[in-house]
Order: sequence, then structure tokens, then C-alpha cells
Amino acid sequence: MARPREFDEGVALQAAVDGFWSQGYGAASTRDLAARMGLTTASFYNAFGDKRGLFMKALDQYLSGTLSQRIARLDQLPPRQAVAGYLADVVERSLGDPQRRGCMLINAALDVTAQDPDIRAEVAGGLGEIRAFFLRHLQAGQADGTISSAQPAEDLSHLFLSVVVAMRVMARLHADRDQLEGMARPALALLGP
Amino acid sequence: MARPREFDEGVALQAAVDGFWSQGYGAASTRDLAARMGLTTASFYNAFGDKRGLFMKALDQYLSGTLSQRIARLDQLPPRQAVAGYLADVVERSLGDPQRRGCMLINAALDVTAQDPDIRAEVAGGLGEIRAFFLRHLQAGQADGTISSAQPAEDLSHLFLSVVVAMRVMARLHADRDQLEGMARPALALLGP
DNA sequence: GCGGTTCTGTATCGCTCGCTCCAGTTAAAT
DNA sequence: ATTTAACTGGAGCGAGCGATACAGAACCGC
Repeated sequence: MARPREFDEGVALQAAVDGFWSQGYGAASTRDLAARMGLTTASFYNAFGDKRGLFMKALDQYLSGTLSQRIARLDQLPPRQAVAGYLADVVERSLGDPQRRGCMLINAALDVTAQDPDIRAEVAGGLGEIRAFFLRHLQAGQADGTISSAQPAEDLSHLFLSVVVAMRVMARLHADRDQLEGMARPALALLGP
Repeated sequence: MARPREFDEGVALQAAVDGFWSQGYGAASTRDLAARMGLTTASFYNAFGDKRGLFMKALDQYLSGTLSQRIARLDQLPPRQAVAGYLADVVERSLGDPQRRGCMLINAALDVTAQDPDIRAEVAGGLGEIRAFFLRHLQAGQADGTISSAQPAEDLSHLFLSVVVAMRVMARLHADRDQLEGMARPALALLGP
């Protein structure tokens, strides 16, 4: 019936993720985003609505890509290794990015976008997924005795989430490996011998 | 020699702190800031140079006000109470702010301003002060036996900093008391009985 | 190959941004 | 009282912003 798109929506969206990730919502201009995505202004607005809509789609893509993939991979491990593995993964990702962009989800939490209820809900949902991952494995580990039950799994899951969040913030400030691993060590000590 | 200022620099600067705090660096326009501060554009630039300069002065004011005062107050307490008191203080401040602005210092860490080396250094310095506070009291507590020495004070100080950072991030997402105190409880458990 | 529909490319729109300029005002120094 | 230097008020600069308009190009079903 009509002329087909000349670009791949998924590829373009990933370029938008990169743009928002490294520049933040406010600082990423629609012109720059469109250029990164290889689109003209018209195609940009035609395909993605407006800047806010694009951001929400980009956040979706980030969550269902980076985050969900990591969780799925670590879910295969025994509880204790899954928990420790998540922290180790965050350290490596943080140190491995020369741009020190941190985590798009956590960056968004402190961005102005957090004043937008829809976006705030999506960010809170993403962080909730991370906490649910920790809670799931902490409970499993406490059930099979590989993780100490001295602290409630609920509380521990909050603590592990807070370590992840803080690592990502510190990573943006060019924290080194000692600082990041220093955060993780005492938290992991709570899991018991 | 000349006409004196009609405004108080400290009062105006505090208004700028509020503006940057609630809106962030990028989203706070010079027009809005000047209006909050009760200044015309000319006086604004005359007195504070430019937006970036104002932000750095505002960050200074925030650090030497809010942060240093809290540290000075808690330094009077015994080590264990000082550490626990800091966390309790952050919880109350976070929940007590109806705007949920979090902490200006930590907001700045994830703002675009963090790409500016000078600002990043100042933010890192502020966070370093918080960690130094924890380290000081953790070491004192380990020395007098009121705090467990099972974990190195260095590592613990990183963990407590990460709890503070994460609390402030979560506060912006309207986290409730359970979440914030859930982060604190296991961390405090590491201090021993 | 033709009609209809959706795409692309470019030229803007109206607005706000950070910042500057300058005439006019004020008050200390002489 | 005059000079002089700093401050005030407000207009306005160029640039960039998010978003739109519209003409033409490309493809599908027929």
C-alpha cells in the first residue's frame, strides 16, 4: 500500500539508547539523536512520536536488553553465586566503559525525567526487578542453607540494591576498582561463611 | 566609591542552591534562577559570573552548610551512634522533603555537570567527606571495641557511603520508610552486637 | 501503469536558552 | 557639589531547542 521504512526500528532505537545513555534526557537534542539514528527530522517524529515517547521506548529497550539478559543469565547460577555474580558484573561493566556512563536506568532516576510520573514508575519498576532478583536468590539461599539467615532476605535485598545503585553512581565519578569492590565485600560478608 | 549592592549575596546564593537542587543544573534557567534570587539579569551576571560559576558557588554553599553542619553535629556522638545517626538523619531528611529532591551533591553526581572535571572533582570531594566521616568513626569504634572488626573499616566506610548514596537516589523515586530503613538495617548489623 | 498511502528531505516555525550591552540610578570619596 | 565607580533595569543578541509543514519520492495493490 505504501512506501516502506528505509531504516530498522530496532537499530535506530539502540542508537537512541546510546544517545540518551551518554548524554542524559535533557542534554540529548532531537537533532543529535536523529543523526545518531540515521534519520531525518521528519522520519524521527513520524516513527517515534516525540522526544519523551522515544525516551520511554529507549528505556524499555534498555531494560529488556541489558538488564533482563543479565538477570536471565545469572538466574542459572546457584543463589550465592547469582548474588555475588551480579555485583561482580556491575563492577566489570562500570570499569569497562571508558565513557563511564554508569547505568541508563539509574541515570534516569536522578534526571529531570524522574519528575514525570510515567517515567518515574518505569524507573522504579526496573529497580524493582533488580531487587526482586536479589530477593529471589537470597530467599533460595537461606532456604537451602547456603546463605546466612541472620538478616531478613527482604532487608538484604534492599542493601544489595543499594550497593548496585551506589556503584553506578560512583562509576560516573570515575571511581576505581578498590572503591567499587570495597562496597561489595562487606555486603557479601553478610551472606555468611 | 560606588553604589552598594541592594541584595545579600548569601541569601541570593541560598536561593540559587534551592533552584539547582530542585531542578538540576541543566533544567534551571538563568532567568528562573535570577528571579528566585530576586536579581535582574545584569546583577546576576555581575555578581556571580556565569551559570557554571554560580553552580560551583551554590555547591560550595550546600556542602559547607547542610553537609558540614551534619557532620559537625554527629562528630560529637560516640562512634557507633554517629554512624547510625547519619543514616537515620538521611532517612528523616529524605522522607521529610515533600518535593523529594534528594541530596544536591548526589544529584549533581549524575547530572551532565559530572562531565565537567572541576565539578566532578568537587562532587567527589563531597562524597569523600562523607566517607571520611564514616571511616573516622568506624576506626574509632573498632579501636574501642564498640564496633566489630570482622570487616576492615575501609570497606565498611565504602558500604555506608553506598547506603547513603542509594537512599538519596531512592528518595527521589518516592521510596517509603521501609525501603530506606531496609537498606540501613543490614549495614548496621555489620557493626556487631 | 496508475492511485493511494506512507515515506524522506528540507525549510522553517515559535520559543527559550545563556549572555551582553547600555542608559539611568545611587551613593561613597573628594 | 561634583566626580566616579558600581549597581540596576530592561531590551535584545545569536544560537539552539522541540516540533511542524509541505513538496516530492518510493512502493504496494490493483
